[in-house]
Amino acid sequence: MEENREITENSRNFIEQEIDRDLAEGVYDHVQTRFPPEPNGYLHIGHAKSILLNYGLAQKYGGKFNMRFDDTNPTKEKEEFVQSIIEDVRWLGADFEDRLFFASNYFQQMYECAVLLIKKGKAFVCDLSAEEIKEYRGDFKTPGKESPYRNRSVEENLRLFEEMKEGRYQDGEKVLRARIDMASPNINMRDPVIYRVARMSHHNTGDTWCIYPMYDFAHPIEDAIEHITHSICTLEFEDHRPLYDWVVRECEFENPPRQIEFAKLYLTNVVTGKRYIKKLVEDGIVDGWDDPRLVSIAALRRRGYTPESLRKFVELVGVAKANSSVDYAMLEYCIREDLKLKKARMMAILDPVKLVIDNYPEGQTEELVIPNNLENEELGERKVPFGRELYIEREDFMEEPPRKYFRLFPGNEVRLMGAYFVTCTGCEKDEDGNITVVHATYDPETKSGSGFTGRKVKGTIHWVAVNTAVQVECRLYENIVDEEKGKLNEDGSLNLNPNSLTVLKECYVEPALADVKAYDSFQFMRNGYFCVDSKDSRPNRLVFNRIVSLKSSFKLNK
RNA sequence: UGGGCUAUCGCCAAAUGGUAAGGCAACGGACUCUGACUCCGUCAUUUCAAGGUUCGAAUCCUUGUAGCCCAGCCA
Repeated sequence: MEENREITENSRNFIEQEIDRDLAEGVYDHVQTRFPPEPNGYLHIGHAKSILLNYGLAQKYGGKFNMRFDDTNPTKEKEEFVQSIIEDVRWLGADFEDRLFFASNYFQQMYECAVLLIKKGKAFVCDLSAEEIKEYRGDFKTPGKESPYRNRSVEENLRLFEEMKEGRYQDGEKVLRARIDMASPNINMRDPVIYRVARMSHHNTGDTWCIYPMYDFAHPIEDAIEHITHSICTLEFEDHRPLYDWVVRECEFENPPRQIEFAKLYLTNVVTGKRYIKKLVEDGIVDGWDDPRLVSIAALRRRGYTPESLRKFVELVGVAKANSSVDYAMLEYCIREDLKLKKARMMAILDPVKLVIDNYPEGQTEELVIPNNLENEELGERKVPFGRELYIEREDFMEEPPRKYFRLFPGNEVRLMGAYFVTCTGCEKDEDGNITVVHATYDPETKSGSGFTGRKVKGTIHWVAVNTAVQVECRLYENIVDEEKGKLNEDGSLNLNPNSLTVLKECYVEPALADVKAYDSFQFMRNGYFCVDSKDSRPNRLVFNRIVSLKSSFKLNK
């Protein structure tokens, strides 16, 4: 936390510098931001950047942060998405209090703005078809041609626009256009369409309207109505800024908002972008919008990412205008960082092999007390049953160890975490040569906490007692896109990783984990961070999703 | 192709004419009841390139180069 504060105090990102200047020059006397998604899909990690950026700025400057749905196109929007978006924004901790708005609630004001523009001779009703408008628009090197309807009288425009509103025309028959400059080098300024007819029911306004404003016209008005000061959006809208400014000026708003653009977040190894996530969902390649292999907010939550970890991530990533792609490892670092002092470190065996302690009395059991997290005493301790037969990780025993292998091999002594020193005496194998049981003897004097200092061991391994172990199913997730950059192929297809999901059925965990809550997360020694999956949990069969592996500097394959 | 924007370590990213922060990753080493964590150390004589201005340039000027965005009645 401290180092973060240093970063934010010592240097300001470019948006903060702009705001500082606006405040210093008296352009604004407050700061008001907003997050304005269109409800046409689930939010992903990229949106988290925008949400937290806008919310953070409001916080930092003692201003307000609004939640607003930019629902001006009834053909694409659904109520389902409204709910999921609200849930995700709240979960992230971006508090919009009671300021939940819908652009569709401003339709009347937008209509009045359009009428004002018509009266000022700044807008006209155009009868050209979509194709014709496209033709007349020209292209990058050719200036556009003016529409033959461009010089209709104010009275005629007013009458026609009123008729559009009354539903006298079919979709596409007429549009309202801003009257700006068909020769502008900025194509957005070539008499853009600002209202279209769409005889369709809207998720919020129902059948009240059959004309709907376009983004370029609606957005600045929405911002102005809410007294937004800084309208923060992504880079692709830079070319729209002149139009944004034109709209707020011509509609005569006082203290108009100002648009500032920043670079979107891209992450290596994953697909961001609603379009592609949507395709994965629709093609059934993933289970849904919250499939843990995705980076939607819902997926990250289900996988065990905390709001704190995402806030930290966004803060570390920073804000700039250069397109960039952040290393996925940074995201993983943030969740490790958040969880390591906050969550218990438990024992789980993902790939079990039996360890029998031959000199431990048959039938005897005992309860050992083990601290939940050595670095954080507040997390307390728990009781873990111990016995003669244990499960240990298959990779923690090798009959013929490589150099520098500190774990179990014949003749070697290791510590069982929280329990005793054991010395390996050998193993049993089946007819195929697979190891079925490992044998060892223990030294009662070496019990954990007894203060024994007679000798030291190089290795410590984790274990679970056979007779009290709880069987669980573990799912190990890789990113859905392979390491090949997380980018699309040239033909637009995705580099899917066929091993993105591994399901381990025979895993064992400590009994303490039998009654964990949904979405709770844990550190499993040497097995990384796991989260309980609420979706698939059933009374006698827990499902754990792996969040991220621990770093390990010892590679068995070397 | 006209317009807009961007370029600083493998990846993010500061530096606002005064002599290249920080984080991630990586690599050494110490510590360790897990090889994790923690701790210590290493990691840009150079900022896309080439010229120029200046006592001094990542920052200013010139000319290039590369990448991204724009020709929806999507947002």
